[in-house]
Amino acid sequence: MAARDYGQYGGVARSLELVGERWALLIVRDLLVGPRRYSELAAGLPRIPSNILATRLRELQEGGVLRRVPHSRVIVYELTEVGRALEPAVLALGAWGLAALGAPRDDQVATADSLTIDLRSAFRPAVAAGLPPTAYTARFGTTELHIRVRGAALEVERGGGECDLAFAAGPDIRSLLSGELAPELAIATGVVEVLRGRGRLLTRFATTFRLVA
Amino acid sequence: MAARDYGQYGGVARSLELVGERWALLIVRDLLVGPRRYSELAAGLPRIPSNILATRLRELQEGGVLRRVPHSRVIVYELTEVGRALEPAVLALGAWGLAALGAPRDDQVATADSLTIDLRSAFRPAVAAGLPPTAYTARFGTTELHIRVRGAALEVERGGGECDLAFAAGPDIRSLLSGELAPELAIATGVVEVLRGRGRLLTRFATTFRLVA
DNA sequence: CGGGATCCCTTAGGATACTG
DNA sequence: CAGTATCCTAAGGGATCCCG
Repeated sequence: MAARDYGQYGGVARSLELVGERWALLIVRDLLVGPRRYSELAAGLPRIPSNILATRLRELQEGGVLRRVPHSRVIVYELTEVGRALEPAVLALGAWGLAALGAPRDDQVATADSLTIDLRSAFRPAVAAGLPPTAYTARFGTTELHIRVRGAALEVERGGGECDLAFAAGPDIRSLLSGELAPELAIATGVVEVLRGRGRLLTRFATTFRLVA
Repeated sequence: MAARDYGQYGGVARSLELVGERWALLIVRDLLVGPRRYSELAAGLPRIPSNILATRLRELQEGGVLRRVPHSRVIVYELTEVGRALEPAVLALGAWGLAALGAPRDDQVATADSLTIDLRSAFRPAVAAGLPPTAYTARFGTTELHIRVRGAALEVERGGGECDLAFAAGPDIRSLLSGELAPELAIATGVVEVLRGRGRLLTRFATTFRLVA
């Protein structure tokens, strides 16, 4: 009835029984950004077979992690309170994975939802709290995100919008966020292209979002 | 070469490729407590087939999460720096799973290592920082742990030792840690049996370690 | 068109036995 | 003790099809 279990009585084992199956935490990741429909989830997880997506949604629902909400004609999946409580764990995993990330291969995609969670994983509230409110528009490949930092609060939304700095970033933005590449150099070498606003704010961006703790 | 991948470029997907395979995070969990030999890992994960354990150890080594250290005749597995960086993620998952834990079934075991991580998941450093140093000896079933809290620091070791309070706890200690059951009632109902020391300290224990944050 | 279900094949996982 | 080897089952993957 529960997913196949580990025969252990403990927190980690229980978590893995509920959300440890393949693809499950990626579904949770996308739902942490907001409620999504089946087809949106499928689009954000291009390689998931549709039967697996359906199976995982059912299992996660039975485990109390998410619920199906019928909205007139369409069905929307959203996290329950229990499911939202996974956020710290998902962000911690995200932060660890970001540090272990190499260069993107060309068979890999970065979706809006995954980028959003990546930003939240790399966000440093304690640092941001000491900085003035700032809005960025960031374009990664074809997806554009509107990022607003107000004190220790972060909001990320799809699409552009009013901002203090708009930039387009290539994959090497990793080196900017890891501190290997100075912001001025990132601009000079074309890793980051300033589209609008004050390029100096890229320094603030790079201290607000950072890999490795 | 890497584990089968998700076709996504992002922190969470990368983490899951490295430590998302079945059993992998339970191995990491036990190694977070300390270096372990193959047979110790096998004993702590009673249901893992030995070929799977061997496969996981190899994959985790290739992923840079752990290393094999030959010690004269025996081989010891220990986490690398990268592997130890998984601690926040494992503890976050542990805390979430603890909150989702029901009563133990009799086909489930609780090992010393899993109990140790559970305690670390439930530990509240901010609360502990305001309390005097305290040492506990806790017996869960047949395993005994020596727990020392000094300010915001926690140490958990196998076995007993000098302590301010020694107690034996049944599975229902869950309700104590979740706040459903008052410490006095836990003692009165036999959920917790005080073996030595001041039973009043159980209240301190229950505020130092707590489910749900 | 959204939300799946079915089919078939490949691969990983599980149980057990065995070896340097 | 620290793993391989083998065999079998069950889960994942990919394509296609279906139904309201």
